[in-house]
Parts: sequence; C-alpha cells; structure tokens
Amino acid sequence: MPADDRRRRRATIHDVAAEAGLSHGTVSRVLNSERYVSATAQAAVEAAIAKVGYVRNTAARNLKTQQSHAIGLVVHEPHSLFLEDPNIGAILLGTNEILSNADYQLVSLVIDSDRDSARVAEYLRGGFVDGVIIVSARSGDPIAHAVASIGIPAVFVGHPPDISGVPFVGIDNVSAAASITSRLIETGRRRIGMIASALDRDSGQDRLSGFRQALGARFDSSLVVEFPLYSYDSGLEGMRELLTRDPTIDGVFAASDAIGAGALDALRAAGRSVPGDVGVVGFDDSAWAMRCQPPLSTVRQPADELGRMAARSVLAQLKGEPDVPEAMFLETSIVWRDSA
Amino acid sequence: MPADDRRRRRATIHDVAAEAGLSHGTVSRVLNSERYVSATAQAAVEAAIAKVGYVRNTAARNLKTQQSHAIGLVVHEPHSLFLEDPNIGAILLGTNEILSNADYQLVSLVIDSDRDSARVAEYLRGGFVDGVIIVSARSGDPIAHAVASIGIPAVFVGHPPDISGVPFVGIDNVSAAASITSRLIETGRRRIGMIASALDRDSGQDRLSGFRQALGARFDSSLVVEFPLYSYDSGLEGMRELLTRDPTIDGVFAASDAIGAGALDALRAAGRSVPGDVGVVGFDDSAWAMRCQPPLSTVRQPADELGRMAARSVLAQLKGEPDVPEAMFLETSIVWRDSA
DNA sequence: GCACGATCTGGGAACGATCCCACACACCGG
DNA sequence: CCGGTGTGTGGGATCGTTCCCAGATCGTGC
Repeated sequence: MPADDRRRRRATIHDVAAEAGLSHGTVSRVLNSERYVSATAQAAVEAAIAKVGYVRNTAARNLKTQQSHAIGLVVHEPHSLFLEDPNIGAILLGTNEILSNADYQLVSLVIDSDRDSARVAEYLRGGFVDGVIIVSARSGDPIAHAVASIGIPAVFVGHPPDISGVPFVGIDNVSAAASITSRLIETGRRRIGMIASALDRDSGQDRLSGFRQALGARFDSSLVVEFPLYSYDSGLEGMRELLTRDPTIDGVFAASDAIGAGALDALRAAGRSVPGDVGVVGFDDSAWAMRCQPPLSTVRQPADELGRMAARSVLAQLKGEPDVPEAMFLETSIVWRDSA
Repeated sequence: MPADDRRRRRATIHDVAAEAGLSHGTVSRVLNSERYVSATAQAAVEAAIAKVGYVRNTAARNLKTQQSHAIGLVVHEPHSLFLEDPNIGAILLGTNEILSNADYQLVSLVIDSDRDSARVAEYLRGGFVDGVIIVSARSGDPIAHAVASIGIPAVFVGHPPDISGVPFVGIDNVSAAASITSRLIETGRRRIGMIASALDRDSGQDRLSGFRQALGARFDSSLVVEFPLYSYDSGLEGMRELLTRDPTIDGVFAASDAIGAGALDALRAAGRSVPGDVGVVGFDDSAWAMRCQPPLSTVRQPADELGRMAARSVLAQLKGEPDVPEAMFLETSIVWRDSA
C-alpha cells in the first residue's frame, strides 16, 4: 500500500489562468463571483477549471482571509449519554444541514473529561473555527466561560444558568414541564412525584420549576428525587426510591424519556400497573418513549430545528448582522401515548 | 452583539522571534522539535510563546506542508438510522480518541442522499482531509469507488463487497451469526427463521451466510425474510410475515437488535411468549437489547475498538508505514439474556 | 595550528489563494 | 474634443508558516 506519489500535484489558480489565457486575478474574481467579469472571461475560466480539474486550496484561502470556514460543535456529555441521547444526533444533523448549505464545515468536538475541556478551549482559541455552537453546557462549565471570554461568535443550545451575553436557542422547559404535569393532575392523580435530573443545567432546573409551578400548593418536596444524569439508571433507582418514600404514589414526571423508561421498569418490577396504578410522563419524545411498555406520554422537542436555528444564528453573527436575538425559543408539543 | 474587533491580531512566529531575540527560523525549529536547537534558545522561545500567547496558524502550516491534519469520517446512513445506531456513535468516539491524541482533527461527514454523496466525494478530492474512514458502505457505493480512485489513505469499517485494495477493519459476521444461531438449535428450536437485512453490505450478507451455515441441511429459505434497513420496523413487519409463512416457527435470528426489538413486539402482539413459544436472538448488543421485553440475547461487537483500529490504520498509512494490513478482524462475544 | 565535521542560527523563497492598485477602454454629455 | 464614470483586466504584495541554504562557532584529532 504505497502512500507515495498517488496524488499528483493539484492544479492551482495559475494553471487555470494559463489555460484560459487570462490572469490569476481574473480567475479569482470568477471563483468568488465578484463584479466586473466579462461573460467571455467567465466562460473561459469555467471551461479551464473543468479542463484542468481545479479545486480551490482551502488552506491558502483561509490563510489569506484569516478565516477557517469551519464551525465547531461542542458537545459536553459523557460518552455513554452521547451515544444514547437522540437529541444530540438530531441537533448535529440540523446544524450540519444549514452549515453545509452555507459552505461551512461542521467540526464536532466531544468533551468527556476536564482534560478534553482544556484542549477544546485551546482549539477554539486557536482560530481553527470561525464560530462555535455549544450543546448541553452546565453551570460553571469552563468551555462556556472560555467562549464568552474569547469573543468568538457563539450560540448555546440550551442556556447555561451562569452565562449571559451569548445568544442561545432553546425550548421553554418551564411551561412544557408544567403542561405535561397538568395532565397527571387532570387525570386524577393525587400523589405526584418527580425524578429530576441535571440540575446544573437550565433544562434540569426549568423542568423542576415547571413541575413545581403546575402543582402549586400540592407540591411536596419529599416526592422529588434528584440525579445528575438523564439516564435509564437514574429512572430505575429514582422510582424505587419514590416507592419507598410513598407507596401510594400514583403519578410520576420523569425529567427525560430515558428516566421514564427506567421508572416504568422499576414499577413493573414492583408489581404496579401503568397507567392503572401509576401514571408516568417523560420528556424528549425519543426512541425510548415509543418503545417502552406502555409507550410513554412525553414532551416532543424539535431538536433538529434547534440545530438549524443555532447554525443560522452563528452565521448571522459571522456576517456581522446587527440584531442577532439573544434568546430564541422554539415550540414544544405533547405526545399522548398510553402511560398517562 | 458586535462581531467587530473583538479578536485582535494574533501573534505570529515573528512576534515570538522578536520577543525571544531570535530568528523566525529558530522559532519554527522549536515548534517542530527539530534537532540543532540550543537549550537556551529553546527556553527563550518557550518563554516568548507563553508571553505573547502564540498559537500556531494552521492555515499557513497546512498551506506550506500541503496537508490538512484532518481525517474524514464518512457515514453512509439515512438520518433516522444515524440517530439510532449505537455502533456509529461508538465508532466515532473511538476514532476521535486516537486521532486527537495524534493531533489530527476528525471531521464527520454524513451522507443521506445521492446529492450528499457527490458533494462528499468532491470534498475528499479537494484536499480537505489527509485520509478517510468510511463506515457502513454498501456495494456500488459511489463514495467507496471515489475513495479507491483518488488514492487517498483510507479504511473501511466493514467491507463493501465490491471493493478491494483498501484496508478494512471489521468483525467476522459469518462466524458470529453462526454461533448465535447455534444457540437456537441447541435449545431445541426446530423451525428457525431469520429476518435478514442490508444485503447490499458485507454485514448483512455475512450474517445471512452464517445463519445458513449453522443450520446446514435444516436451512429453509422460506423462513428467511429480507429488508433493506436494520430497523425496528423491519423487525415488526418481518416477524408478522414469518408468522404467516409458518405459524409453528419457534426460533428467530434477527440481523440486528433493532430488528429483534420489532420482532419481539410483533410476537407479543400475536400472543406468543418469548422465550417460551419462540426464541429470539439479535445482533449488536445495543441499548435496544437490554431494554426489550424480555432482554435480548445478542452478539456484542466492539464498536469503539473498531473505530480505534480504523484510526490507527489511517495514521499508519499516512506515515507511510510499509505493511499496513488489509484486513483486520476483531473478536465478538455473545451476551446471553432472556430471549433465548 | 589547521582541516573538518557537528551544532546552531539567520534569513530568503516558497505554498496558493485574496485583495488592491494601476491601467485600458468604452461610452456619454457638454 | 475633453473630462468623467463605469467596466474589465493584469499583476504585485501579502497572509504565516516550513524548508533549505549559507554562514558562524566550537571541538577534536592529527
């Protein structure tokens, strides 16, 4: 397997110019579709490009223009959740769609440890990317602070509680949580608990707030358990805990579908029927929700559209558009299935 | 949100040289840890770098060295499966781990349509990446052929049936499939069917071959149904079809866990018990397998290690190492749960 | 004391684009 | 016929590195 001279010298703008019988300046003008190019020159250059098989050298372009034409997507999530969280994939695809249409390359950066965190901060500072989109930052997140201090165009997907001045896109977690909790109330549940999670992020905090708000005076803090991760295991353990705290519990709001799935399995193991004995609702409308037994009622959030919005916002900042909104909220809806 | 002069001029190698009282040539030598640099010069340069906050300009470096220091990861998969396939995420993380240690940037490219396919081929040809890793290519895949013809260092994860001369990493799907099928035979199943899928890839073909091989003379082609996608829906529909073809069916090999999950739900809907009436086995050991009712017995494949191996192979090719093996197989194991 | 190699350093020439200035020409109105 | 404006084109300077060549210095062996 020789890695030697397989790739021969690539054609440059000068080769194109020579082929077309024009100067490299004119070729550059055609490439960047600037004004003041005659139709004949345009045609000649295009023919020459096709003939010599020219493709633009990005490194040279980037060097001269002092841009990278790349946007970073920073995902701060343990590996295990990165693999399972369906929202992240959808955000990634949505972002990629917008950016590639705008001729920007998406570069994904996964942070799984503090070491990664420092390396990524360095990377962002190094001019490798023209802008950055940050997914699932927590409060006190070093990356979030680094970004805010570098002054690079940035957007958060979800809003870290302790940063301001950086635009973000998100959903209204408070009202979404309140509205799905109401469902439990309306269907006659009396003892309603919550398995909360990720309280170091806005999503976690806000879902708890919404839950509390919907219950009003009936809110009972002893029926709330908290876990760091939006995971199946949190749901399993959380539900067990809630059952011991109050065996008469008849409604549960799980802060994510994964948690909901865990709760469902814990309830089954404890011999409770759903929705007969206990009503359960989740959050995300991920693949989990549909596959549970019984299928989970949940909040659907438009993750792909969040990704698109974030991408559009960075591009707008890059173009220097004057009024890039700092807060952008997208609508959620509720999907009713069988679990409540 | 002004995008104006927030990022002031970055320090260059010349600024460092001036600060250290040395020439830019010497600074470059330190940066690339070449020979013939005195200890004092080394120290002076390092101090100067820290003082002026220098970070290397990659565009300039890439321009001069004619490299991009980036590796492409091409995933050829419909969006829906990209989100759900746990192997892809694990491959991505494994790859990223090795590459970032070697100071290479991973660039993910998702192909969801023929249009994408052409654009990505163009991208690879454009010198944006020094090498490429291709996941889940099918036979007749234009990207696979493009890569083979460009002559760029490349590795396949899984082997497209109609390409040769390009290294690949993979698992032995034939023997893994044979061995899990044997389990069904050993536990006394008599009428064993398969829901096959993705026959345009080596994984799909080989799992079918392994199944056939394990059954030997008892193989009955009427008990094999085929679907293009490794999806839950394929499992649902496939199981229904198998039940109509032969209601006495008592064993099923699903070509993936997602298919297995679908099959399980179809069996439940048809009133069959698992593993009582029918034994079911899957492939992948994904999150699906654990969450099914009952949990699925399945083949575990080391997806993260596949990603690492692929990355190592591209790096080896890049370094011009002489004997990069063309075929690399990793061991699989079988996880016994309750479904068979 | 001198030739010679090894070590270290300085500085110029690329790499391949973009950007800008200078110039050529056409057209128009007064 | 002349100045001015709008088009179109050529070619030089430049971005920040790496690479290479030339030269300086220092030992070391004869």
